[in-house]
Amino acid sequence: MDIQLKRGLLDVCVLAAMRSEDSYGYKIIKDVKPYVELSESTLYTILKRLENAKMLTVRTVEHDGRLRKYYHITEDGIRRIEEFKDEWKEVDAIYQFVIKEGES
Amino acid sequence: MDIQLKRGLLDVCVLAAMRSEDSYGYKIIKDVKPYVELSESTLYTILKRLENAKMLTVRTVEHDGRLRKYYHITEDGIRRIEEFKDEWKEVDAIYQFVIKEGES
DNA sequence: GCGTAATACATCGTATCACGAAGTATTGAT
DNA sequence: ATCAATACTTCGTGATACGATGTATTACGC
Repeated sequence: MDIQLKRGLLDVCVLAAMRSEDSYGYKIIKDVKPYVELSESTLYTILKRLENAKMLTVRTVEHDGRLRKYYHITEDGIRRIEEFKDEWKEVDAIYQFVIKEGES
Repeated sequence: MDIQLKRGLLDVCVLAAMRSEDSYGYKIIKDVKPYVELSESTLYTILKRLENAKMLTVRTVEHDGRLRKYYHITEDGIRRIEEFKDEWKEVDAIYQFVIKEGES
């Protein structure tokens, strides 16, 4: 899938993946994999960005003798998802324009 | 609208705008405006990129004593629009994931 | 006649961002 | 013992949207 199309989807995908319960890096990648391919370096960049934007909080937990970072979505993060749903109306309008104008 | 979401839409929008008939910079901006806001600097960057990718050809025409560049979509450009339609199935699946996981 | 908006195209610099590459460290199966 | 899987981190790079700025002409109101 085109890299450019993924942008704008990734952040909100990651947020959605931790919406119902807190999650951690490796799990997020696996959960999202059926929909978008997401490399580790990309994910950790996104998580850092979302943390700076206060859309999630981090908690380090020891799990089987190894440290694991759990990510928890904040109110701002939830609001971001809601905003995204609204923005999607505009995106869909653009899509309609493309398929209408771009008829074969 | 979020910049990131626009990426991947813009190129194909510009191509769609010249699908039914050849167009030029200023007209493309006006035609696309109801759907996406597009600055001149961005458009000319996109047109240059699409030209390099052989998705369009350029023709300079004198119009009211002033030069005007007409852009014509190529076979490759049309193919790009068709590809986009296919990719949209994946994009929609991602959207479904976000609204399902991100339920209030 | 003069200013201003609209038309039309072009260039430069910057900030954002996805990703590959490479690294560290542990657990568990072959 | 070796290798895959789990788990997180850092660095550098290329792509790219956009604001700022510039050039030049036409058209309209005052």
